[in-house]
Amino acid sequence: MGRKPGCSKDGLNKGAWTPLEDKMLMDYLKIHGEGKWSNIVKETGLKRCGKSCRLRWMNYLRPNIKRGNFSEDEEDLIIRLHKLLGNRWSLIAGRLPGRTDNEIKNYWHTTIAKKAQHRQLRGQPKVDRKQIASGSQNGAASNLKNQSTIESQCTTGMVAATTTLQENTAQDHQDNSIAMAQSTNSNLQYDIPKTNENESSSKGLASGEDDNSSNIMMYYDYMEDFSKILDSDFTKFSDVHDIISTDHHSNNTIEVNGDHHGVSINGCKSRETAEFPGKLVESDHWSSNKCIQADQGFDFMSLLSFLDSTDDEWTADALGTKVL
DNA sequence: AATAAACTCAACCGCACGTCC
DNA sequence: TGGACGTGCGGTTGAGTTTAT
Repeated sequence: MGRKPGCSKDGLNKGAWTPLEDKMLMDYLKIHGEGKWSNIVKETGLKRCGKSCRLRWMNYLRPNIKRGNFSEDEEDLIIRLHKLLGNRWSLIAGRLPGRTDNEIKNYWHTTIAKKAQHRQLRGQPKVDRKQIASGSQNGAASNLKNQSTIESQCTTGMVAATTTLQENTAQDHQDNSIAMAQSTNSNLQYDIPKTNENESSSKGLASGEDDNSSNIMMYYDYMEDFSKILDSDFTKFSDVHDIISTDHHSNNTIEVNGDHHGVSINGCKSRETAEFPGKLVESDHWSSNKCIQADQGFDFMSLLSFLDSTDDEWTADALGTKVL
């Protein structure tokens, strides 16, 4: 169902916005509020398409937009969220108040990816911001391919967070469960059919994904479920019973049960076979001793800390899952 | 000081998806 | 049911700015 480009009409301005245009847009939005972007053109005479108006508002004019450099905390969060979500900038932006998806996307491509590149050139397994800060920056534009590779590797990190929906028969509720696999056993293999380019593209993958990450991304849909968690209000998880201790399974399990949203993360014991929709996935090994205890309470940062606590990158090789 | 190269980021483009008729 | 429309998203572009030579 093809659509004509919304901004292809003749007579509409393009390019940088003028202060007058900004004022017209803001005046309109003050009265009418957001939405109905296409009406703006008709009702204000502003020579911009609705899409362009929305973008200008969302990325620039909206109140509470934080401008200026990203703090270290913000950068940390972006890196870890990107590790989880890949290039889903709007989701990432949702966790960074005052930042727009566009801004984060730009920041990622210009700054963080470069740092990652620099890090790799130095053979460092982990981000060491202090070293990076003191280091020189390489010309990213002339190394776009390299940069793409680095980004791909960063994105590959989300493989570890590849999640899947399963019927959770073990739980009282009919929560969906997400099995989150991780392993440090590099001997493990995975055997996942290739996805085609369109699939990858439609799932929001960065261009230049290597085969491994593309393959694994066939499970990307399951990330939706994890995304639901990210969309949740994590402050609500602070309640004691929102977190289930892993004691009754094993040290290898992280289990988060959020009644509010019907979503849980359910790890598996070593050598356990988890049933995924339409597939069986055997988890040969799960990294051990990586769990969040119930009595620690839970918030979003805890989850990120947990994710960050794993050694080195979560690569596809490290996932250790095999479709049976 | 000139200018070429590198970098930044606002804006554009195309696509997907939901809603309405 | 299917096409038109509105909106949102991720990828890309290119003008303006900064830095290096």
